[in-house]
Amino acid sequence: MQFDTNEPIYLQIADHLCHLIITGHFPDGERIPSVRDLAVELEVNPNTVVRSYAHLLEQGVLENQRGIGYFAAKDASKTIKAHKRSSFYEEELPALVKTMKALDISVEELVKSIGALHETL
Amino acid sequence: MQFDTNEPIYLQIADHLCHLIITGHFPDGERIPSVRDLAVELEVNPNTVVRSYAHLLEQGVLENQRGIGYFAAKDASKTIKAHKRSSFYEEELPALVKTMKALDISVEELVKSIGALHETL
Amino acid sequence: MQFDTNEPIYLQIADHLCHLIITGHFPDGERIPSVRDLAVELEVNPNTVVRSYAHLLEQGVLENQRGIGYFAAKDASKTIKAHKRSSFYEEELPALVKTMKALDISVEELVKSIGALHETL
Amino acid sequence: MQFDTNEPIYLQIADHLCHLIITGHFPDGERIPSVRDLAVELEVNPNTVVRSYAHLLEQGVLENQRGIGYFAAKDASKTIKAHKRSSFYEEELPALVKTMKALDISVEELVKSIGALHETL
DNA sequence: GTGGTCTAGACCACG
DNA sequence: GTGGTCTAGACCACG
Repeated sequence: MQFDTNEPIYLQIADHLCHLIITGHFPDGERIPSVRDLAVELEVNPNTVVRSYAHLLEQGVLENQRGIGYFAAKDASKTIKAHKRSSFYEEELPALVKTMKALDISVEELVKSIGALHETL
Repeated sequence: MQFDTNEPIYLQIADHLCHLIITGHFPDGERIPSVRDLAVELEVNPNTVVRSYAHLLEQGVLENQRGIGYFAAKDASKTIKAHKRSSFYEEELPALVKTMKALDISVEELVKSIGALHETL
Repeated sequence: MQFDTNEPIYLQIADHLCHLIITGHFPDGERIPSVRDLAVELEVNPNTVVRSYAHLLEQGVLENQRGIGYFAAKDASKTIKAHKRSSFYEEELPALVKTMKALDISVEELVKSIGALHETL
Repeated sequence: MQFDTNEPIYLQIADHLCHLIITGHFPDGERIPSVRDLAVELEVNPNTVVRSYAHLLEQGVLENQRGIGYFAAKDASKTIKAHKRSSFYEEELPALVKTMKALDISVEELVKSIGALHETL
C-alpha cells in the first residue's frame, strides 16, 4: 500500500479497510488482522493502526472483543455505505458544483467528463 | 469571515483572496490590503496574513512592490482559474466518480442531483 | 555556526544544510536532525528552522515523512549542484565579467588571481 | 531604468549613478540632478533618492553644497573604482572560486567561460 | 507608512 | 517523539 503524503496515514488505512469490507475481502462480522500484524504488513507504526481502528470503532464499522481482536461489525458494509452516501451528497457534490460554477463549466460539459471517467476508471 | 477549524487559517485566507480576485473585488493588477490592515480586519495575527500572502506569491497570484505593498498579479484571475481547473478535472472529479461507483450511483441519478444543486446554490 | 547579520538566518541555515549534504555529512536519502534538535544546536528559535526546512522542501532538496522527520531527498546533492551551477553561470559569472570590464582588468590578470585563490582557499 | 525586485532600489540607483560617473556622463566635480528631479525621472519615492545620495556621500563619491545641490566629488571616479576593485578582489572573486570548487569546475573550464562572456557582454 | 524576519512559547495532530 | 500552525510582539530595512 502506497500512502499519500498529505492525508493522515491513519485515515488512509481506515479508508482502505472500509474498501476491503464493502468489497467482501473482510466480510461483515468476521475478524480482521490484529493491530500488530497490520502494522507489520503496512510497515507502519502500531499506534497508527490503533488510531485507524479507534476511528472505525467510533463510526460503528468495527467492533472489539477484549482479548480476542477486532471484527467488522455485523452491518459494517451498510454503515460504511450510509456514511459515504451522506458525505457524497452533502459535501462532495455541493463542493463540486460550487467549483464548477466558479469555473463557468456547464452541466453538459460536466456530464460528458463524468461519462468519460465513468468508463475509464 | 468565519474560519473552519480543520483547515489552516492561512490557507483559508489565501482561498478567500483568490475568490475575491476572480470575482473582481480585487481586480487583476490592483493593490490589495496591507498585511497589517487585513490582519486587523480578520482579527488574526499579522504573521498569519504574511503566510497567506507568501503562499500566493509563490503561486504567482500576488506580486510585491518594495515598500509599497502587495498587488494582484496582472493575470491573477487566469492563474487562479487554471489552478482550480486542473485540480477539478484531475482530482475532484475522478474522486467523485470513484465514490459514485463504490456507491452504485448511476450517471442518471448523479446528473439529476447536480442539476438540482446547480439551481439551488 | 556564526551568522552573518545581513542575510536572513533561515537562508544561512538552508545554505549550510546544502553544504552538509553535498559534502556527504548528510547523505542523500538520510534523515537530518529534527527541527527541535537543530534549533537547540544552533541556538535559534524552532520557527526559524522550520522556515529553513520549508524552504528546502519547496526546492526539492528535503523530503518529509509524517511524524518521523525530514530527510535529504534521494537526489538532493544533484538538485543542489544544479541550482548552484545555473546561478553560477547565469548570474555570478556574468556579473563578475561585467565588473571586470568596468575596472579594465584583463583576462590574463584575472586568470592569475583565480589561479592564486584556487590554491590558497 | 528598470529595477530588480530583490536588491534595494536605493542601492540600484547608487550603482547606476556610479556607472554614470565613471563613464563620464556625470563628470567628476560636476553637479548632479536634484533629489526631486531624479525622483520624478525614475518614478521613485524622493526618500529613496535621498537614501542613495546619502549612501554615496558616506563613501565620498558625492559632495553636498548646502542650498545648491549635490556634486560628484573631485576624485569620484577614482574613489568608485577603488571601491569596486577592493570588493572585486576581496569578496566577489573569492566567493566565485569557492563556488567553483564546490561544483568541481576546473580553472580551464572557467577561463573558457570567462573568455566567451568577455566577448559577448 | 510598507513588508521581512525573528523570538518565545503555546497547542495540536500525527506516528 | 515528530512537524504544523498560530499568537503576541519586537526590531529592522526600505520607500
